[in-house]
Amino acid sequence: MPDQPSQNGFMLEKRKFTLKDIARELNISVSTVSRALKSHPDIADETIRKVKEYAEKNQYVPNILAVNFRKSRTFNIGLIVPELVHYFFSTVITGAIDGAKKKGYNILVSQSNELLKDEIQACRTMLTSSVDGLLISISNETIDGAHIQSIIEEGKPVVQFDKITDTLDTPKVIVDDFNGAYEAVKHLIDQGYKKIAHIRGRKEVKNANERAKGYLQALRDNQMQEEQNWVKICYEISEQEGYKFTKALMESENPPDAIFCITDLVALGVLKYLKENGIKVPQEVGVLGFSNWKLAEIVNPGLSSVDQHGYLMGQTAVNILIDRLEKNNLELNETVELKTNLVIRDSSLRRLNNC
Amino acid sequence: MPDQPSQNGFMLEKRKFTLKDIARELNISVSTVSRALKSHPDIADETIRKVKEYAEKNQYVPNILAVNFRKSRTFNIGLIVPELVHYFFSTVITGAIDGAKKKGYNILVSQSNELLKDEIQACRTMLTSSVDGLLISISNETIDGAHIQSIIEEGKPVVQFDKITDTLDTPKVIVDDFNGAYEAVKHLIDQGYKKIAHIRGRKEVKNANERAKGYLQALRDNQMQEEQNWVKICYEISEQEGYKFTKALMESENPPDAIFCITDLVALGVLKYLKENGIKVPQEVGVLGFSNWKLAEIVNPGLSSVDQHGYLMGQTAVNILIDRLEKNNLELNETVELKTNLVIRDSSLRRLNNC
DNA sequence: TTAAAAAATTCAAACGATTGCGCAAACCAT
DNA sequence: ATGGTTTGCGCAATCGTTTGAATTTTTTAA
Repeated sequence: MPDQPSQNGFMLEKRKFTLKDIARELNISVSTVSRALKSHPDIADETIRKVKEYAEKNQYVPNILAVNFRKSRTFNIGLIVPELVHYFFSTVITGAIDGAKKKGYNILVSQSNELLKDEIQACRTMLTSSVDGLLISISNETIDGAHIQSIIEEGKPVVQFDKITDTLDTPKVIVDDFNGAYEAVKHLIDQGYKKIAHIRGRKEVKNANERAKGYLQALRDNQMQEEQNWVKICYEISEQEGYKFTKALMESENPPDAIFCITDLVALGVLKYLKENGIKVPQEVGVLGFSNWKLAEIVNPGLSSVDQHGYLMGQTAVNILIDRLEKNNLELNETVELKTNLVIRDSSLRRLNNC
Repeated sequence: MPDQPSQNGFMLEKRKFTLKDIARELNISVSTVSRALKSHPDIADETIRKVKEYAEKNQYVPNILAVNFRKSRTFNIGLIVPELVHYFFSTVITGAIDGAKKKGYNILVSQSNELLKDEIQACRTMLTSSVDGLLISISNETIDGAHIQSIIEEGKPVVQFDKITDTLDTPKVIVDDFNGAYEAVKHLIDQGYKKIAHIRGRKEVKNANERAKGYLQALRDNQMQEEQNWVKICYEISEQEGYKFTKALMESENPPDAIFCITDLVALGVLKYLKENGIKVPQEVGVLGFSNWKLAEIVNPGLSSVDQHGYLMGQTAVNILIDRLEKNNLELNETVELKTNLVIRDSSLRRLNNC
């Protein structure tokens, strides 16, 4: 019989080279081989050398499935985001992947589409499929997170990031939304804008509340005018809503001269409306976004925005998770708050000082 | 001793409920339990009922690690892309994840950063870590793909998508770049543009060549002027390069009146230059991109572009892979070519007819 | 020389599910 | 009643690695 070609034309997975093969050849026991490969102190140096040499020569690779089974560990980490096709989350994922790779873990990605039911489903898959732990940014619909709690109860550590809920006692990595917003609004004030509006997110979403708080605080600390009507609430967080609310704002009796947006996408809609209506940015109206998407630098005029360091967030979250996994490290469920970084571009630069 | 709290405060993973537990309780053998849960015909209906009922009541879940080990299968699929933070690839990944989920698989994501060495590294991780198969879009640096070949030789099926190499005999899912480009250029011609330039990608990259071919063919089929100088080659595929080449083009003796770009990002740079120099789009110069990124609809003027159906591509690729995995389906390494879809926006709409 | 200590190795039992094969009991037909 | 078939279930091996404990071999010290 030739070299194992199967009927269907595929080569069968070639018979794996195992510890047993090494043991047989070297006339020692499997356990010695196993220990030798790990340079266990019980094993004689000479034996270790022989085993490693032979293993190397035959390109021995441990059967990862057997190891995982034995150790009750995969080296996979689940990662659930609300949306994958999203600049910020893409950068977070990239950070998580890179961070995981460094420590020999893989990242298994899933998304909730901002839907609770999809999030629950994703959690279930993660649970039954083999991940050692979970990184999650919850959906807008998620409130209590019982489904996440059940993962924790199964003994798998969970780390929340970005969009979190305080009802779950886990480590958290978040952006300092309050200060990010505060500094952004402060910058607008410094640029001479007097009537600053805010297009914000839903009240059920923590990040949105923090940003709104930062906005308000900056106004108050600087004795700026506050207006109920200058605060608009997005439900979809879309370009369209940005457009719609800007129209409402600009057509009102007392239109603002600057708009601070919950996110860049919304700011895009704002810019679009202003441009279409011949309102000059930043001279007549200043615009400021949040997240510093790629498009912020590409759009015209360049959109000032608050950078959230997504890559760092992904890395940080995964590192905390792996610490839990490996060292049972227990700085009791710390919350890491990442500083933001205000990126100033043309959309908010009135350059009062330049004249 | 209380309920297994470990010293460090964590609950130990709660002792798993196994087949053995069911067997003991019901006074039958483990093998019978195993078969009963799968409704094996050898097992009496009554026994099946009892077992399933008891398993249900105690929330039995099979130890996936044991199953995987036994079957030499994880239900994970590796996915390697050149860049994760990239609109097109994000949509592909989303499609792959959704497609995989439907069939009970998970997607394990990695990226090559367009670097051969990172790609090789990612392949190695995929190999040693547990994936049943691999979806890959190769990096710009990859030529022969020996590292991918070795995965195939390990018995793990590979499906290539988008950026592929023909040196590997695998199923492939690609975009019909030629026709996409052809139709795009045809559209420019129909709009009355006479002098159409092309900012293309490197000659080593197949997609770039196909698009360039489509561009040329469209010109020839319509007896349009061809100019060596109107074809520029990007190495980085960045906005900056788009800007740079547009400057060169427009400052040349014989500037074009339309520019067809290898991708939307480049087109952005083109738009930027034109805008900064007061050249009207689409009246004076038409612009057309490729990929239909989110930003194409957001930018001003709206950027006409060729949509590549990334989501569909991800789904298709993962389905082909799973077919291999499950049915040993063997329509010998077919190549699926997905049709593109020209999305016309303002940047190419001269509206000759409207007058 | 001998007993104890140390070093090196082997034994064997896990981990949990799957599966080929065998065995017994029940059923059927002649 | 006898032989043969069907039905239902259990035995035991297996996947490859790890690991506590037992065993053998070597070294050391008295």
